[in-house]
Amino acid sequence: MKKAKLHNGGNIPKSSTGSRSDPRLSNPGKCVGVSKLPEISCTKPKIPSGNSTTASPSGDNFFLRGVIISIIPERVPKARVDLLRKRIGERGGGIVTFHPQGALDETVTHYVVDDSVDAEEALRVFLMKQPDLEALSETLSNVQCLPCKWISGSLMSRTRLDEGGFFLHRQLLDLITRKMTASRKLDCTPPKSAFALFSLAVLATPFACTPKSEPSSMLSVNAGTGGDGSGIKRKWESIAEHASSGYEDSGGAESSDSDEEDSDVDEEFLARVQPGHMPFAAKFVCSYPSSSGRKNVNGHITDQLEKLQNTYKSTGQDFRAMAYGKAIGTVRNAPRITKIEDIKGLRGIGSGIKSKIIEILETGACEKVAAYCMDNEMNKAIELFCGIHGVSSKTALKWASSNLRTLEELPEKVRLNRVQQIGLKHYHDFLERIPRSEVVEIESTVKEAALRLQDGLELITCGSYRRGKPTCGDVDILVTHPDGKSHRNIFAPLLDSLRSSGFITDDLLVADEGSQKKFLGVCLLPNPGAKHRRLDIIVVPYSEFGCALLYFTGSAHFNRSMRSLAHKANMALSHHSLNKNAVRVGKKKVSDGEPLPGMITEKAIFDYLGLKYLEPADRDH
DNA sequence: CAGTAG
DNA sequence: GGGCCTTACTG
DNA sequence: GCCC
Repeated sequence: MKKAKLHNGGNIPKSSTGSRSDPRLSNPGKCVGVSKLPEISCTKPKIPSGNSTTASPSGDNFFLRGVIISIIPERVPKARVDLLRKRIGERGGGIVTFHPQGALDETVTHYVVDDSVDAEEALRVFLMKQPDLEALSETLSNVQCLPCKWISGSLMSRTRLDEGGFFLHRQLLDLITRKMTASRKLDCTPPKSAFALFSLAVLATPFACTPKSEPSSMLSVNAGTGGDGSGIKRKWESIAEHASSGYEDSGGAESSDSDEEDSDVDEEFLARVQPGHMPFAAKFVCSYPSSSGRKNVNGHITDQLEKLQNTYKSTGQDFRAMAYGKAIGTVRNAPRITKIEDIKGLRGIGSGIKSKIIEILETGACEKVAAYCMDNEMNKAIELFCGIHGVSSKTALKWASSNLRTLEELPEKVRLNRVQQIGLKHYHDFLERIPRSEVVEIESTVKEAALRLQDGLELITCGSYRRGKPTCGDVDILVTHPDGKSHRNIFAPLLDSLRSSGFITDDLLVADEGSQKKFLGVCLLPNPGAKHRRLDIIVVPYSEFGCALLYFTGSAHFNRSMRSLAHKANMALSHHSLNKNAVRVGKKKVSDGEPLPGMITEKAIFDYLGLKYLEPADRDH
């Protein structure tokens, strides 16, 4: 048996290099990963006249060379425009003034609009200059239309940020395509494109920031039941439901009225809508419910794939293992697969896994499994060692390579760190699943001790328990206090209390600094024959409750998906916060962005990302 | 920094 | 050809 | 191994 949890351990980060900047725009200055946010000096610059050049992270002070920018001044404060013009010039870029009327300037390579401008509004502006959609489409396909944060981020990082990371341009082109399609066939309803979904989902986004109005209704969140949320029915809600239902690739199956004029939509409302979320929602598992509860009718297939996944994981091929994980999730979620057509269009299944599935369908087995997941001594030892908490592929391989084969010989022949010693001590207990009934007992024990210390504390058991699984690998208990401060002084006393009663038997990790405090350790119920169980206790400030709850409820795969989605929308999601205006270059973060206030319920986060709320049980991907 | 974890 | 989630601890 |  292996650890069920997905993690990304041992992946050596690839050195992040260049950009995928538009090849049409000649740009000799390469985008280079920026390791640190360079401070932007106000007194700085002036163009160095040939002699000494100040160093920059990119090694190129003129990273905007070849770029001709036109700032569309609508909504951008004049002072800001002037400042940007100056800075752009200092970095080798050209600037042309944007005149609302008159033809489009053909020398322009980049149009920059205010961050709050969405595709609709940008289109309106462009249409004033070029009323012909077809011609406009042609023109815009040769340039970039980007939010202001692209240029400010570029200037800040002294690197030309990858245009591909900003979606406005794609949305704009998509919008134009839609309009063209719509005007061509006036008589029928437009097809439901990915972008149509996007519009709907975005409109459905209340963009809450209505936190204070949220009473402690969320406190009804409780073990097992899950589901917070304001319960306020909005007129968009039904639309949103419509928009993000079912599988991906269901596009075209049904039509919607997405294309109707939204002139009745409040401008200010639109302005709050962040461009850039949902066109890709279908590609993320967090946008639709898992098949929780339903039986996996493709077990014969997932069994084989899981063997490969495990082997890849224990040999350190984590990304490959992860790819199998995604495919397994898709197959498990799908209706019974009996023929090739059944896997057509399923996400995460490419040529490699597809051929294996076909083989399983035809022969009932997969050669690769027999050949690669060999039951030899080495593999068995690696698998055995990977079962130790604190040991993963690297260490397991190292030990197995030096001819170690059993748990017993480990303490004498290798140096175990503290965590591994505890992991070894409870090796067999930790591999046992925990029945829900026992999770409840553990929860009660912790809850009782906590409430003795402080009234009004909220304790919620997350993890697979909250997702409704019949058994759990560990117990994750999240602790907070609605008054925003009474969570502060309970962490250490709570642990002391639980230790002194003999409930907590080991500490794997105690982190008492930072806004969130966490204990990862081991507990034991005072029952005959009780097993040692993995227990995590996390204390968080109320302001971070939503993000923490979301995170510790998982699943791991679901979390990754949601974070990817946020990332694509120029946001950043962590167990602390959902940030907007997060700027990244490749995988590197240039700016954290700003945490959004009010994300104290899970629903607020789903809403802000334009996703339909999913119950914990539906996040079991 | 690599390794492991949530 | 590169990203594939993100933050945090240990040694 | 998948996807862009």
